[in-house]
Amino acid sequence: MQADHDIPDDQQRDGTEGFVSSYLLYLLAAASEAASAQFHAHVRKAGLRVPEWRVLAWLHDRDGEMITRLALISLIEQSRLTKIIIQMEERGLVTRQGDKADRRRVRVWLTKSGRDLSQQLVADARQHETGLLSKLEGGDAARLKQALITLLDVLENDSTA
Amino acid sequence: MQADHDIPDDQQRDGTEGFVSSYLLYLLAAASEAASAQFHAHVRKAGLRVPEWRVLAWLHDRDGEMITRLALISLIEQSRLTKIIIQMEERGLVTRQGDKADRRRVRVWLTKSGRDLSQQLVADARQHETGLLSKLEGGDAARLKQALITLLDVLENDSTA
DNA sequence: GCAATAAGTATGAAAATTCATATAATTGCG
DNA sequence: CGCAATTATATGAATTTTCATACTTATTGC
Repeated sequence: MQADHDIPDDQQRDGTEGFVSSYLLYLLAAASEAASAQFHAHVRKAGLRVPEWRVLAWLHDRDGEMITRLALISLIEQSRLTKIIIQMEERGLVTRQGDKADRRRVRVWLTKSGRDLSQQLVADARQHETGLLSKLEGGDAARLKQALITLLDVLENDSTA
Repeated sequence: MQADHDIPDDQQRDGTEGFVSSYLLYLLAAASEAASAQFHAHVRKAGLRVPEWRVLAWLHDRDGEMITRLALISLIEQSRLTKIIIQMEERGLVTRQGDKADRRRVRVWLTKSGRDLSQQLVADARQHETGLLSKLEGGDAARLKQALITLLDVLENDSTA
């Protein structure tokens, strides 16, 4: 088995067989990566790291979120988010406020400048998404989204997950 | 607008509105993350980091791949992959061999122990995937995969991507 | 056949992320 | 009430990852 170390032909087909190329977790990761590459480059040009953009986007939808939930939603580990929020505060994008009702909690609010930036980027994201979806045929776009939502749903309410 | 910093109700709906919760790039990232969490934990228990598992999985399908392509497929930046491969070599999972026809290239081959491990993990992954897909109704699973493949396809052969 | 350019990999310093844990506040309950 | 368990965030050291670039080998155009 490969004892003689044959050199594979690099010009050949690009993964239309084998395990990986049709493995759901791989397809999800690869699709996520590929779909995001362009917009993430835009985000970096705007001077933000991807996690920072995620925070701004979420606060755009719902300002004053607490750290733990923001971390969960933004797919960022908690202690990292704490550091990121502190940096964003130093840059004047957000402010942190202790929650009066539960003083363990820290709530994060957009500043004026943070809100301006988030609105700009959300607009950009919407436009980019429209372009992306327009490349899919007919109902494919809607079906894809629906399938992802269903998957997320199944994963959330699942004891064995 | 939030001028008085009202405290949001944390018990309320979980993102069924707003921009983020139906944004394609978010759905992809969140679904990928959520779907992978369980299996990635398994990978770590087996003593591997996720990128190492990806390398093993790909070599399982096609041994003797070169660094650059392995990096592309495994969603790992090249210089990082070089380091990972060196570590995997030290652990006896793979060997590196200069390509005789093009001496710039380095090809990576599974060792016996690497092959054993990759086969075990691929079997585990198949089983895990089956469990996951079985939670989706009827043709949903196949449709989701097909949609992802289509999306990847569109992204690959796209000048504006 | 010789520059010049490109392709493939490696390297080291800088930046980031993770991990374990500390600190502080709240909740549950006997 | 009082104490144990739980929740929320922060912190620092260790590890990972990135970034720019060096280095080597191939390819291309004259």
